[in-house]
Amino acid sequence: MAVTARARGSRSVAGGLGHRTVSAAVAEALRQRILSGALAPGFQLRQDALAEEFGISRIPIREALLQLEASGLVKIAPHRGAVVTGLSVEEIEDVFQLRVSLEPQLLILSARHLTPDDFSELRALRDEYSAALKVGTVEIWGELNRRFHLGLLRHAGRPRSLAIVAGLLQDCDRPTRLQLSVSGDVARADMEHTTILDLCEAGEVVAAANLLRIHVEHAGHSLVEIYRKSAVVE
Amino acid sequence: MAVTARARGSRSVAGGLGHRTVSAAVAEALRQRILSGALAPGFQLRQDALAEEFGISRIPIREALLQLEASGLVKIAPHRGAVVTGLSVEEIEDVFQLRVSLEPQLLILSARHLTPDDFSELRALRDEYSAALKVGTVEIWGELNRRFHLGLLRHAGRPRSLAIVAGLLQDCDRPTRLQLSVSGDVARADMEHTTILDLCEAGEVVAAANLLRIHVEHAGHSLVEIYRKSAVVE
DNA sequence: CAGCCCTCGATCGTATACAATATTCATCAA
DNA sequence: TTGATGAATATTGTATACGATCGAGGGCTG
Repeated sequence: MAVTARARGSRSVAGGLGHRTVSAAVAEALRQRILSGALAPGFQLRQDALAEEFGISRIPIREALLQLEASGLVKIAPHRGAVVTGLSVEEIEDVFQLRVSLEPQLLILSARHLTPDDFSELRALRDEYSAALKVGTVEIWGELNRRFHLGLLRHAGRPRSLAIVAGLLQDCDRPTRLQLSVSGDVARADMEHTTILDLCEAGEVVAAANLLRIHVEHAGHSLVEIYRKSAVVE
Repeated sequence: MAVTARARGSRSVAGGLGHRTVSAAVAEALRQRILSGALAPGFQLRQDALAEEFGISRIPIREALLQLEASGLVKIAPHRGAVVTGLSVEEIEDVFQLRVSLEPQLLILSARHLTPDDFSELRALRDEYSAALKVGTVEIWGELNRRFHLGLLRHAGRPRSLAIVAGLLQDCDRPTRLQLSVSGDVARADMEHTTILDLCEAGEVVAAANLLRIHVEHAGHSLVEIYRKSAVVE
């Protein structure tokens, strides 16, 4: 029962990054595992096992799980532990419908305030993203897509709305990975991102917002289609 | 949460609230204090003091604070403790703008599926609400208003959207109390609630949604006006 | 006198230990 | 065989104890 940090555990979580507390570091590590698919929906997260693996006690594990529950990544039942959550088809449709309702509106507010620096950063993101797609490294696609969309809306001046959209994008992440690896919409998404950027830079904010709406609508429809066909596990 | 257990055996002073865990009970207690205004924005929540007051250790206090941070009621800074959050004018405008964007859309989806039981429940809520307003017991108004609006949208079949709206309504709660006790919009809100119900029951869903939009818009504008005039503390 | 550093107290974060609850599985009766 | 029942085990929830970090205030240095 001694500490026995194995090779993994010895990689001190606390020293890993600019994280100020162990619980925050654990939360981040688990978040990445869930978003990357390493922890599938339905998986039971046992506190003891995680504590031993990270080489720490259960207290920061518990607090990390609470933070993850706040993000909707796990569901905690009293005395029954935490389980990785998954989205039903209805919830996925809902999430995309919300994005369709919110993102174009925010883009109209934000587009005019995008600076040249913003544009170069967004183009860099798009390049990195399309490069990742060509190589097939789908793992980081969700993160890049999220940062791209949030970057577009950065200057909308609506903090609460942005927080909500950030959550929606995170929840799109896992299912969307599935869509990209299956369907052939990769080139389309890439081109749409480029066009949206061009329209914003040209001041055509309404056109950009419309394209963004179509972009999200298409992704949602395509993803739901795939889910329906692949007889997703419940 | 839907917890129905009774706190048996447990002799702890804090356990007497009918929650399954102490941390959940503390979270609920603190939530009510914050929403009722007993804990003003900016107030520092010290773990030791809360633990002593509830007669428990700091562990469940910490977990309760994490749950409150998830709801956005407090902000936790590492090694610096938790502080009750307040909404800036921009955030209030954002919250109401979001409600304007979401609630009418959801009402259109939900209205046709409202059952006679739903209507009687909603009318009861409205009666209770207007009665509370006449007596001046503003404390429970936020809760009643929240349940009324959520009840209207109950059958939209959009779980994520409803969760978001629930959060928005909660954040409207504290500021709205201010509005009601200051302005004379009480009768107007009551009448609008009634008319919305009538329109839904008559099948005039589009008209109901429009009125709901105006209802929320008015509440938002009125509240922002008050905040601007009263030189709110930052 | 101003500014930096260091010590100290207060508060928070985490580890260990114990209590409470859920789940499992063997047992037994119909 | 099947279903219920109750002890044994596994897992979570909470208390206590210890270590780490932040902020304030005093002394030293220029």
